[in-house]
Amino acid sequence: MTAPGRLTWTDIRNRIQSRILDRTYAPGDRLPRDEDLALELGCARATVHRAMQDLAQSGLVERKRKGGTHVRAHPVTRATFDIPITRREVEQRGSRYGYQLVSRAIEAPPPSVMARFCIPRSAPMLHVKALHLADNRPYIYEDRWIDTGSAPEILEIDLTTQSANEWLVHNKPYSRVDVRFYAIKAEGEIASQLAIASGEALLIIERTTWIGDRPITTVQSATAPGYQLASQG
Amino acid sequence: MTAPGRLTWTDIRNRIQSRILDRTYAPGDRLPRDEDLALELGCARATVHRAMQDLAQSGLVERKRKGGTHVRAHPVTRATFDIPITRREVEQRGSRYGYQLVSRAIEAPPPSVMARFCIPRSAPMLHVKALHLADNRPYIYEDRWIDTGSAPEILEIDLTTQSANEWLVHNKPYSRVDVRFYAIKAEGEIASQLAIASGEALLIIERTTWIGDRPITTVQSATAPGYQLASQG
DNA sequence: AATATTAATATGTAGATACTTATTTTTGTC
DNA sequence: GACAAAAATAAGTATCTACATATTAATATT
Repeated sequence: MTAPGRLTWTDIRNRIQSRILDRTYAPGDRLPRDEDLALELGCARATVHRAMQDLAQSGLVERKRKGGTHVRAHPVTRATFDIPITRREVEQRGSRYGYQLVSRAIEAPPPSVMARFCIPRSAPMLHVKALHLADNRPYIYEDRWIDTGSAPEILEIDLTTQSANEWLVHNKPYSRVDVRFYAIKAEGEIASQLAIASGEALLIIERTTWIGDRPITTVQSATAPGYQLASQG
Repeated sequence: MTAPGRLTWTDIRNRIQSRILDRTYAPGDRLPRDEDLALELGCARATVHRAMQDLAQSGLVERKRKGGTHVRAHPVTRATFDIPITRREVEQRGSRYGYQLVSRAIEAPPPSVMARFCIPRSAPMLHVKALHLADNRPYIYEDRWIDTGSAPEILEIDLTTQSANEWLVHNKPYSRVDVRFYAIKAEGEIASQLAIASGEALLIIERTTWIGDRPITTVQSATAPGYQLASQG
């Protein structure tokens, strides 16, 4: 916005944010009404609203109808992570992508898997294990369960040539996802598939997706040692 | 919105999202102009704009001036994580919070720390190691560096009673943060401080914050075995 | 033909207005 | 004093208008 005197919503956001940063508005404080801020800063209420929307989004303030806007009393660090398709991730690192199907079976999911879906009982599901490679070296080993009720087409797909990861992400958009991170010691199958020593520390990315309240898939991705996941700008 | 016929921006977003989910608009496709969608769906362009803003935010579509709106060709899983102050995290789990300062020194940061700040050289910084406890058991062991140029007040704080984590989050808001996750094998100091066996797999949360382009602090938090980090909503 | 200039276009932004809704505060009643 | 009804309030939403800006496409110029 090169417009001469006019203030943009980012200007307004920055000014309000500065006041929060310099504790003009301290944690827990109530901010002036949008309308008053607009008057004071010389812009329209809509512009303050847009700025506040952004500040609320980033977790700095909390807004409530009638309650007004408050600086969050207990600030949190909010970070966003993008997890691309594994193939793209590998290619964007400048490596050559490879893929191997390890196993494919239809079987009853164990309780741990049903818990991830938050369902008490379940019909048999498609259980797929596969290895993603970067420059011929193991990169991610994934252990995936797919609800064939939600995604029956997957049964017709040749998973030796196309990863379930890729097929699902292109053909089964989800409406809700749960992502969690934790660390495990490499052992047994995971260690051997990733071709590493038992006992290595691995970052696990666990993702579960639903469409509405129907489970689609849950996957436990064991990343190769040294893997890092960084937040978006 | 109980308003009879009127469509809200969430209605519009849901309808557009459905079309993306059912591949009316497939990955890579260009969507109709906001104005045309508004006309078709029976609302104002501003309402479509608000809906699109949300879809772009969640990573489902990409928008460009003149270029129009496209369904993201390579969908990503986008997840948001809130990392609260450790004390609050512990208390919200229903545990009793404890804290111990392990060491405090002013020293030159190693290259790895300067790299996190993306700076080539650096004056000595405050180096603090501390242990957070939940029900008297080690919960997180943090290894932190603080730029005393950005936060000189920290030098006056008694870090044996108040954690740097807490003081900083309440007194040094940042304008930019980088968060990354990875796994390491517990060894030496980390293992002994967390009171676990060497070789355990630990999830590391590494956070670096700046105000403008001035470094504030960088911290490597080693979480106790079994720690999980879950995405928001 | 290559390049610079100009026009067309779709989204982005600012402002005004009117109305909606969740929530708190006040008021009135028992 | 307790509790329910009514009023007040502040953010949320929808719409219109006008203009800004980035990009692509078309056109003119060399």
